[in-house]
Amino acid sequence: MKTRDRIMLGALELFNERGEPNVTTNHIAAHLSISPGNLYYHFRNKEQIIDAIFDGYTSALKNSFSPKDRYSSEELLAYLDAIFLLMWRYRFMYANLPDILSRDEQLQEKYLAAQEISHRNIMTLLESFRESGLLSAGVKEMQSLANTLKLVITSWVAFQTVQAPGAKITKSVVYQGVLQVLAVVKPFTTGLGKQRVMELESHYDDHLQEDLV
Amino acid sequence: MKTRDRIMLGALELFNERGEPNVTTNHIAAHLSISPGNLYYHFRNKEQIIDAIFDGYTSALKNSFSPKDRYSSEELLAYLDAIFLLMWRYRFMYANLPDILSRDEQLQEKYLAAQEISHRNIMTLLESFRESGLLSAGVKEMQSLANTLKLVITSWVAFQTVQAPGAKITKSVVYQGVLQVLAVVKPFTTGLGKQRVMELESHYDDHLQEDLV
Amino acid sequence: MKTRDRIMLGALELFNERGEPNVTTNHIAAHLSISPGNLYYHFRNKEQIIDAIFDGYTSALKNSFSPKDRYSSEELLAYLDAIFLLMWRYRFMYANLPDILSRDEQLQEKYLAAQEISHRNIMTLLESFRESGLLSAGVKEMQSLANTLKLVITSWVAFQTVQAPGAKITKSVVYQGVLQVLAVVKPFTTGLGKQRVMELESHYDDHLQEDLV
Amino acid sequence: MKTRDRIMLGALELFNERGEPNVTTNHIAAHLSISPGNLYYHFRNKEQIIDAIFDGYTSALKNSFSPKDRYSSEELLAYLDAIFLLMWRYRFMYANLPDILSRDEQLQEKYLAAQEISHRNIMTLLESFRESGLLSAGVKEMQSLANTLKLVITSWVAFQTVQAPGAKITKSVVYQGVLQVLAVVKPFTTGLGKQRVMELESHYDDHLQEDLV
DNA sequence: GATGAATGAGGATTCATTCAT
DNA sequence: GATGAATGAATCCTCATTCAT
Repeated sequence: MKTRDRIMLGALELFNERGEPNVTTNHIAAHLSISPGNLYYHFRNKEQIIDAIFDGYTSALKNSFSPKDRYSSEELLAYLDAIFLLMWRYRFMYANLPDILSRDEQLQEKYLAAQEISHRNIMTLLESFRESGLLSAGVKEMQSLANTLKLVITSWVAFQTVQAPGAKITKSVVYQGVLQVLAVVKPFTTGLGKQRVMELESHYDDHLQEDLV
Repeated sequence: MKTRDRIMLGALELFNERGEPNVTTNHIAAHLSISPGNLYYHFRNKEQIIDAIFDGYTSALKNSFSPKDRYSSEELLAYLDAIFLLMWRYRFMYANLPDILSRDEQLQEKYLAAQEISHRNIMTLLESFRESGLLSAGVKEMQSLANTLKLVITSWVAFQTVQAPGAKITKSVVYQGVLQVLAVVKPFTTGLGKQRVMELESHYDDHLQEDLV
Repeated sequence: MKTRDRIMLGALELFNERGEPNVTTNHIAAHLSISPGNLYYHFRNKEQIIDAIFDGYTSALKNSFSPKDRYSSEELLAYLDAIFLLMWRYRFMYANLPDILSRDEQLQEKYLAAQEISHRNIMTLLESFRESGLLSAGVKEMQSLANTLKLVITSWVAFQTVQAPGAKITKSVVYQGVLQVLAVVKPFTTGLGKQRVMELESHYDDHLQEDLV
Repeated sequence: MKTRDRIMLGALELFNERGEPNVTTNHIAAHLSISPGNLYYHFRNKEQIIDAIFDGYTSALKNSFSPKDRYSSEELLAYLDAIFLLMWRYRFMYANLPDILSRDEQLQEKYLAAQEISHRNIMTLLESFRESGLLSAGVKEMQSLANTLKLVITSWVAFQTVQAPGAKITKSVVYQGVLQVLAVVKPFTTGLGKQRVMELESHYDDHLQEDLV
């Protein structure tokens, strides 16, 4: 693997583990057994490392989450899993978002762009559900449902981190997040939709014990 | 005002404005035109200042938000306002929660205790709504509704801060938060409840332009 | 007791316990439950407190240790005890002497004057021993014997403190100091003197177990 | 010279000159015209600098002072010189020993280990003297002689520093220390030993005027 | 005599970043 | 590409001392 990529990965790892403010550039270098000078050869500064990590997040968002027209139950399941796993992989960001963004105007803009994408993705998805007769809601309701979903998705991991201090977060926590999302959507589902939701729910209930690798 | 209180207020002000990690004890002292020594005369360290501020938050939570049995529309309105204003006054915390808590074990515990209170308050409130026939939901639904509400309430301010970077947050943002809460509750309301919600909604829609003092 | 005296005693206590550099004027005040302002009402500064304590030491040296012409075994015993107890009571000084004196010229002079007294006392004592036929030594030998004794006496307590870190110093340590002094003197004793020394030695050997109050 | 070594030497110099408590890490850095950051690049903290200096002292003790079986007068002379010069080079330690050790548990242990070495060295030396018929003393006498010697050697420099305040310490002071040691040993010498001692004494008497480089 | 809030210079230490090699 | 020594501003905090009451 290229040094540049190793730095991004190592930094991400440490940021998630200890929180970005507690990870110095020297920590990162030491963690990878490279020199600080080398780190700064590949990145102008710490900000840029975070920026690059964020780009990884954004492109994952773009590539893996552009919603399709139609989802089988299995696909939907995988989709929801993937979203929460994404949040989990970049959880350090959501632990400090206002602070990180306030330091870096460029990132702030990137973040807003990413938000747009997320919002569109969610809306498209909801729309497609409505069209397939799974969901029944007015325009305004759809909007605020989308907002609530964004809130739940982005806050879930940080929120959980804070609830159970030292505890290693397990897959079960991520799954609970999915269940929370389902619970938010449920009141707006049609009979058919409700069935689909319940299928998903029972699936996750079954896997609530598993640990996160 | 006592110096100790001035420190707490000044610190809160700066924390909210610039983010806790960007505010040094010397900044606080300078902001109040007192010496750093004086600041440390009243507080052992920065942690203790945050702790004291948090205690203010907790006691507000305890004193002003123990829910009553029955609410008139006006009361409910005031109640929701007050909650979001509380979040707004202590928004610095929610901007960095995982980081702040990880540094201070004692605070972590206090936080969990405060969470308990919040959760109980919300549950009591929802329960009373159900009993007055405003809400209709099963036990599990009530639980996850409560969770969503907690999430929306605690994340809203931070979330909004991040959406609109430099922009001063206005009362309208807080009001939008209330509307978001109402939207989350709405699907679970009875006909009577739905009416109440719509009254509230129209009230907030009217005030959405106002600025925050 | 007068506040001024309480301060001196409290300070002495803390100095001995924790070492002078680790005791702040606020510690002393808190220890006595008085205000720092009050402490500074009675003493211009920390230096002056040390000075005053030192005066206590000097006057003890002057009053209780001006040697008499003739000593019974019991008296000699009491005398030696008293000297080492004096060292013990003011042990904080000897733990940091060069540093303490370098900060305070006036004290430095007082110290030299006290040294003079000690030296004279020791010489007078040795002289009287020689005259009573207990000791046999030339002038030069007496001088260097006196020097060695001063060294042993003043260094003993500090030296022991350092040997056994946390250990509370007991009377036995002080007694060992006396035995060390006797061992230094012994080679210069006459037959008669040797007998006296051995009497004293056996006395201290018997009490080596006791603890210091 | 390596920066790390320059720091150790510069610190040693300043510690000896002004006393360890009066020398800040910034003083040391300024004295060497390096940045404080650089100093902390090489040492984690002030304690570690002292530790490293102490290691130098210990290794000198180990390497240069393991006693041989037999000493010519010249060798003995050089040996005694060297010991006092060692004390002189690390005199800052003995000026504050209890305080320095109480702050640093690890150093305390190192110190006790070093003490052991010193004690063994002295005992071996005395033993060899006895075997060559220079010394005549019983087991108990040897023990307390060794103790007195340790006391005299370790206290001498500090003791002298305190006697003559501002005065630069000269070689003569160190030589007087050697003479003091000789005076302590003398009463236990045989005729042959006494001769050896007197040779040494006259040697040092001749050099008492010289200044220390 | 006594209080206790207030001062401010100074201390140890950190860390993003640079730069000669 | 890489090293690692070096920088220096900034951080949190201490403590002898002062002063209004």
